[in-house]
Amino acid sequence: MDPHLLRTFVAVLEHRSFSTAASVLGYTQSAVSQHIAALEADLGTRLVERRPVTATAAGTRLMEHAPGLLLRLDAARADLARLHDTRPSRLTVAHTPAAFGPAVAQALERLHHAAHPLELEVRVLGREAVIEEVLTGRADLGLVDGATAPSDPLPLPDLGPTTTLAAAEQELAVLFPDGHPLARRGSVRLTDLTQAHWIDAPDTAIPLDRLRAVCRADGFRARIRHRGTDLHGLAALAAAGHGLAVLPMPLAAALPGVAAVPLTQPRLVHRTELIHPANPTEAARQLAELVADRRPGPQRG
Amino acid sequence: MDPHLLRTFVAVLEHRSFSTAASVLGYTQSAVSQHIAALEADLGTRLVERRPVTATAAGTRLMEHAPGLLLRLDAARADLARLHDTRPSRLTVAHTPAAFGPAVAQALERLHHAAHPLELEVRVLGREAVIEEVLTGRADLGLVDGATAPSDPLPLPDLGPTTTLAAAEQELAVLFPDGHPLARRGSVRLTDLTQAHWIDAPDTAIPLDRLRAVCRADGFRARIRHRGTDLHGLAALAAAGHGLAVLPMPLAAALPGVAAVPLTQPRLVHRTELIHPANPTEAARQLAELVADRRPGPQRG
DNA sequence: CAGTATGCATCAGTATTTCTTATGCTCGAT
DNA sequence: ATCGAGCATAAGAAATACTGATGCATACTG
Repeated sequence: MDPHLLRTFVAVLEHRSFSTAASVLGYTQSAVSQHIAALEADLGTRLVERRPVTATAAGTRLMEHAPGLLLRLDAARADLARLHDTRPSRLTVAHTPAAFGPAVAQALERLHHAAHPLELEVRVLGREAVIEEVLTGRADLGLVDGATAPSDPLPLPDLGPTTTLAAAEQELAVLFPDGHPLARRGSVRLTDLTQAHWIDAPDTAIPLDRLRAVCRADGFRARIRHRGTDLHGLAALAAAGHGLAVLPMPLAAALPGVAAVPLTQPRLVHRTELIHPANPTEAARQLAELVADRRPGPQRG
Repeated sequence: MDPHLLRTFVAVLEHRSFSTAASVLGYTQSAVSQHIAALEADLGTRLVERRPVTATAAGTRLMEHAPGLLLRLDAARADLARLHDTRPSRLTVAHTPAAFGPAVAQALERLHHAAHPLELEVRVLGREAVIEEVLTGRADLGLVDGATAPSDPLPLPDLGPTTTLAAAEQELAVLFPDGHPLARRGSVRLTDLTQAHWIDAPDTAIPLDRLRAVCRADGFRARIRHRGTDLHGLAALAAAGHGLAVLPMPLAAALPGVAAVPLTQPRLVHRTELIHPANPTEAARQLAELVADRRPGPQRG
């Protein structure tokens, strides 16, 4: 199971074609064909159905392992690369849309004063993408948000050797369209809203399966799925009555056309966590320290 | 970063020697030398210091990635292998010492009746080892125990494509030596015991860092470390006054020479979870189903 | 339904890689 | 200072991993 073979295997299934996978990877079609054949011989199973090119049962199983493996491989390489390139005045931050609150903004401002010529780049991405950027070293630091019980850590997927620390905790709010019967309420209970229509916006709002998990309840059915990192697009959908969504309070209150009603019962908070490699860039380390100073939180390896 | 190279890299650092790593892996010493050289050339850094053979800073970083990578690689291979070998009448269960409670025993008994000629093998191991056995297919099914808030999942490390389900929840108890002043109490608070002496027995009792985490407190200092899966050895240490330990109630009460006092405050339970690959053996699937029937619990991917 | 085009498989040949064996070299111990 | 254990290096043999050419099957097209 050479990583090269896995990489072409993934590419073949992603493009549903040997030849385009070949051109993407810079191989000849013949090489790709041999790669797949070698993998299949090694594992003793057919992995790819040809014409049309799709995964067999075994191929599907392998597809659940291969991307993660390749990511961790890149993460290891990035980790070592970081030991040598030390550019103290550059910082790349990747974050989910709702993760960038006052706590982080303030820490960044202080970093700007402390480490003077600071070249800062910020990227807004989905949850998995943020983690991927941090692991592969394309970002020095990540900010991910989610919902948990107060001062509980977020249930993040496997991160390898990284450090996670709480950056902020805020109230959670449900987004109602302005005219909604519940829009003028002082608070709502999430458990009362399981049967409502929701917007499935896993990259911007709290994902629906997370809501199901924290409520230990089914429901939270979605009629519409909103991909991408556009908070105002989400607000517009909510304002138009396409469904509800959960966001952190100060941010939700500032969105146009919607009413943000605080969430009680389950006691939940919007938590944003800062993640960086176990072996961070100098600037990342400094920012993490500033955030930790502001709001000391538990640390995880 | 060929897996072969990583494997020899790990072996070299584990044995602190190129030549013994070579003989263990079935290579010549020369090959091992070239493997390390190739890795170092690929990553552009020296990874191991020779004479004596130790990890450099970069090598230490790589050592945090490599074993996990190799494990996941084996897990992927095992996952595919499972698709072909279907021996419905064999079941290998790996579990931590305190994970095997009445719930599981009862399910196993029912399985014995349902799937008649059933060849059962049970292995008692530490937490990581149980997970490793399940991932690599050496066990069909794993049972891991730990402490959490009621009906919260255990914080298990990365598991890849596996399914986890709650098998049982029991009361937690602290083990006191029979003559201890607190031994006759009806209950104790864990937060009152942070300054006591504890036994660090990560493979049998609840690990001390877990106690620190659930209490959000420091302390729980250990004077003695107890490795291995011997519950009675742990009880003997506790009876001799070497320190305290946390175990599930019915089990703790049955141990000789110690008093088991129920734990309140933090509200915690002893929870055992059943884990099996996303693609389980037939017998494993059946047992999981029996356990799930008995005590329906939340499922995680 | 035939003809054609597209796309994966296969073959042969070459280049590269990866071992082994043999030998050299370096550090640490006595 | 010498010796020995152990890693590095060299050279050659074997396996491997590419490319380019060609074959063959399937899915379109008229």
